[in-house]
Amino acid sequence: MPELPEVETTRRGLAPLVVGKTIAAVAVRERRLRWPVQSSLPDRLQNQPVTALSRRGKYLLMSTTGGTLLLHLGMSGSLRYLAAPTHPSKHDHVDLNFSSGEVLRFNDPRRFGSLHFSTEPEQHWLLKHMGPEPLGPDFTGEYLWRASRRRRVGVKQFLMNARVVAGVGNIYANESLFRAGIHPTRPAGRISRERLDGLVREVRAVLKDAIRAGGTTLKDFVGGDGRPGYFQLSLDVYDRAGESCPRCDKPITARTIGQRATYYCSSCQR
DNA sequence: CGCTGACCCTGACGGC
DNA sequence: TGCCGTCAGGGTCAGC
Repeated sequence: MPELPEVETTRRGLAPLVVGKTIAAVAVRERRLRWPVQSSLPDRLQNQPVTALSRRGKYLLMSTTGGTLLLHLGMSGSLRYLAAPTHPSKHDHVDLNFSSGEVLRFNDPRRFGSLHFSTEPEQHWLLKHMGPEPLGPDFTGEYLWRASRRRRVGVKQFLMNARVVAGVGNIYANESLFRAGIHPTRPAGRISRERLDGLVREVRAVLKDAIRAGGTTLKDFVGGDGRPGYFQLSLDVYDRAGESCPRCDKPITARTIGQRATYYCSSCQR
């Protein structure tokens, strides 16, 4: 569900609500997430004031005076901010209880999400080898060109590798390759510098467009403010198998590449 | 080292 | 209506 624009939407919605508040207690009802939740995590966060809410790739980083909570939403995770605590329902795995009485609740049916505590988040094993931020200054055509030489893997899988660039997920990999006119299975190392410049431009543009639209709501994504995104209305190829290409009118192709649903126009993308 | 496929888990949906 | 197979936006890891 959540890719970078959805995580960023969540971050922007929640930041004004949690920064400056103090975590009174953490309730972990289900430890079996993507990685088992450290049993020390509640103690490490208890009584800590939240100083910032930031993002690295698809990870949310909640900074406190005593350390940082790394939170990943996985495929089905979501955060809801409750002014008044309600009885937790199914898949409500973790609550951050603030001293103000408000609650930040983590719900995740598939349990692919995760929570970690770290005093040095940038050095944490989950973040340490992560590539540049796609919206940051280090993600350039020059960088992508250097990183891709001699790589035979298809450019879509290459783009979705977090070591190459952080947080480009399936929807936006499909969309940016369409916009750039590049076929998803083309070997990454056999794309010209000029075309990689274009790809970088389109990755950035599609992510920015999606953030501006409040993310993509395919099923049930809502941001920190509880509102859905509407970027799904702007998707050119994702989930549009058989529909006509917005540029050439030929039908959109759907196939599985590397276990992920892939959509493209075989005429416009080469 | 690079790449492929298996795997983690629940829920929704379509076909019969 | 119910059962069953398939698929889903995440990521890591073993093994070749």
